Amino acid sequence: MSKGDETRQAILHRAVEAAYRVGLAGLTIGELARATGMSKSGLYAHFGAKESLQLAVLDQARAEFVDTVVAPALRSPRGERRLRELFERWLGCAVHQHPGGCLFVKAATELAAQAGPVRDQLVRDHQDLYDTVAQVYGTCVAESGFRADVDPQQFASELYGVMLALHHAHVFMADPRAEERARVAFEALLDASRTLVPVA
Amino acid sequence: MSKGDETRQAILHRAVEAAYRVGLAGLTIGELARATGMSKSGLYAHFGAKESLQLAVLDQARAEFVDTVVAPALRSPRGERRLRELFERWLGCAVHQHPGGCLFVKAATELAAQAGPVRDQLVRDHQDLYDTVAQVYGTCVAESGFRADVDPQQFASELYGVMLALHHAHVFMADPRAEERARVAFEALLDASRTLVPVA
DNA sequence: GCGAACGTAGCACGACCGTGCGGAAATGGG
DNA sequence: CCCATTTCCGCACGGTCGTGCTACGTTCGC
Repeated sequence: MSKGDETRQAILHRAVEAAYRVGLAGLTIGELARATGMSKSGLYAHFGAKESLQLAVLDQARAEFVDTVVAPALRSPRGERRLRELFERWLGCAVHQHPGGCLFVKAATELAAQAGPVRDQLVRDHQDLYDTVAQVYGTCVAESGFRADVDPQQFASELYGVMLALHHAHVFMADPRAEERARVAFEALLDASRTLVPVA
Repeated sequence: MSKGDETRQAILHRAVEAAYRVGLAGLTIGELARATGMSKSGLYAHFGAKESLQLAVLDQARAEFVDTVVAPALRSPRGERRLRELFERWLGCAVHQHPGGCLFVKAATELAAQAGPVRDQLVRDHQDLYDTVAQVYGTCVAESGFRADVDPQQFASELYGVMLALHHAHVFMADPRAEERARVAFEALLDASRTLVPVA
């Protein structure tokens, strides 16, 4: 790896760190230059445009999320164990690894109003995550007796809702019971995904 | 109402409209001046600081939300009917009345990282909403046979998760099935809140 | 009808933004 | 060790931001 790639990597590391704090749109060349000890133009030479920087940051962050959350879960045994592993790692990532908030959630609300390649990439990333959750749910149907008559995408949507509520309560409201509430909601989701019968 | 109050009201109207598009932090004096046809300084004289403007916008938006969503629901008969009315009006507000996204959701993610009076006010507003939902759930326990052994705040948290997932899917992902998914999730939440018995 | 209070505009400020160019400095293959 | 290439910095530009000050026009109580 040449010197250029090396510093580029160092910049990206700091940039992801900063983006978790201030969001993708909140990233500024000046603040990033200060954090890396470089000049604005020197740093700028590595990316050419702010949009390229944002895309690079998004790539890096996605790779890290896949490495620490998705991939280990997919190595767990199929079925409920895998789903639980995914949830636990996701939750740990949101609450402990990045207590200041999730980069993807911030970016999604920031970029909702403004079209462009960054937004397009972020939408694709979210779709990938939805698909992954839906696929893992599929293994639960096959291995753990989960209901086959619910749309896996509906399950993915509801699980994502649980994570968003967690994020909101934890990051914004500073609610100490946020994590516990997310666990309760997750268990309720699992209960509803097994076959139940009303009392009457 | 004097001339000053009149224009102040007109400015606030435009400001709320703009804030629903670009968020609270995204509000700029210049753009607002352009939208109202005033000069920056002329407009500025009405608020004295950007923070005051943001607080005023928040007040106005909260009043509108209470008028169109919360108050009509609280006029409905206690119990499940009231809860459904609240959900339907909330959903209509999120999807049809403000298709560009919810001001409060945007503001919550924007202000999560930075403390201050605006953030404090927004946190209080969210707590009020949680409390309202929890209280309406309470009437469902009394009137509609909902489970008394679940924390109403837990129900509020899960309902808010459904709304956040709706917002995300609708505004950001442009998913046409977002509204339907929210309805399905809401019904599942209601089913789980009645007494159920596992098959085994 | 006059004078004070009010409402609004013009203009300027310092700060920071993203972006570019030209040249100095460091690097690394031969 | 030398020289071509890469890497980085200094400096500057135009633009927008929030914020003030001063002055002009308007409104309205007395």
